[in-house]
Amino acid sequence: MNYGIGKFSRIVNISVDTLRYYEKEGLIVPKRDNVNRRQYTDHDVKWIDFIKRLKKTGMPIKDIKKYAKLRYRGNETINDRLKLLYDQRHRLKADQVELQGHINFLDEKIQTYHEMNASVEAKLESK
Amino acid sequence: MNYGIGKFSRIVNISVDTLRYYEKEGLIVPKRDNVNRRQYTDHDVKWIDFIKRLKKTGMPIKDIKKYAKLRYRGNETINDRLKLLYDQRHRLKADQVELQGHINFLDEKIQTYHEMNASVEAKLESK
DNA sequence: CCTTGACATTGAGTACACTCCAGAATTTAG
DNA sequence: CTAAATTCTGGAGTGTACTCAATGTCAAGG
Repeated sequence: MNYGIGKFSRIVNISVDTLRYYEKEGLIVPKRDNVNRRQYTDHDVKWIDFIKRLKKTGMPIKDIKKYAKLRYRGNETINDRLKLLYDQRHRLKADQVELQGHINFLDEKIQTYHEMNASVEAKLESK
Repeated sequence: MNYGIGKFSRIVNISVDTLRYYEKEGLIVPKRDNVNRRQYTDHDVKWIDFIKRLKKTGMPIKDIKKYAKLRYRGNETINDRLKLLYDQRHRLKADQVELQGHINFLDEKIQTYHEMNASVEAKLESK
């Protein structure tokens, strides 16, 4: 099944402008019909979902682009793509540790504020 | 102890331009000396460290600004500041869940690619 | 057949968080 | 005392990821 950019936009929930921007960046390059209109496929739906996911993991467009280039080159690039995924996984694991550190930091700060509040109340009490 | 912007910049490892930008945004507003030069204090060092931490947790400047405004208003605003910290902690907890989801997603994709590789090798084997 | 709507391209504009630059004043080192 | 360094302000420029506007082409519905 083929979709024009408008319909595809509604399916994947990305604006037509963004889709054209992604194309300019080489993330997704649909075929064109006889009058030069973009023809997206169901395959493209899956691909966009993957892109959306990579984006959510915080991967910048230029890295997704690298992945896209490899993908458009075919199956011989699977190991290169695997490496990119491993790298990203590695980053996310690091993010996870950092994130826990940030939560701990906030917890400490919150604790400090609670103690400040308690001491203010203690002063009021003693009046 | 007081520091000029250059020295302070070296202490907190933030460029003088960024410090002036932070001041314009109201994050940190140092006193000025008799010839209008910024005078940062040790207290400011601690405050900047806190800002850096909040930034690392992904808090946008305008939210840090809210926090800074409350802080400059004094101790009466501790509960408001506590709320901001709780909100941010809440976001980070949500990020944590999302992050795990992303890692799982990558793991699945990596798994898929490994299987593709295995099947390619199986084909080569059978030749 | 003609209007409406979807699509095309190019280029400009936006938000965020810096980053850099020009021109002036003041401070410090030699 | 002079030259170099530091700081000041205002404003322009950068990169990322869109987002919007202007202008033009094509196709299907009434």
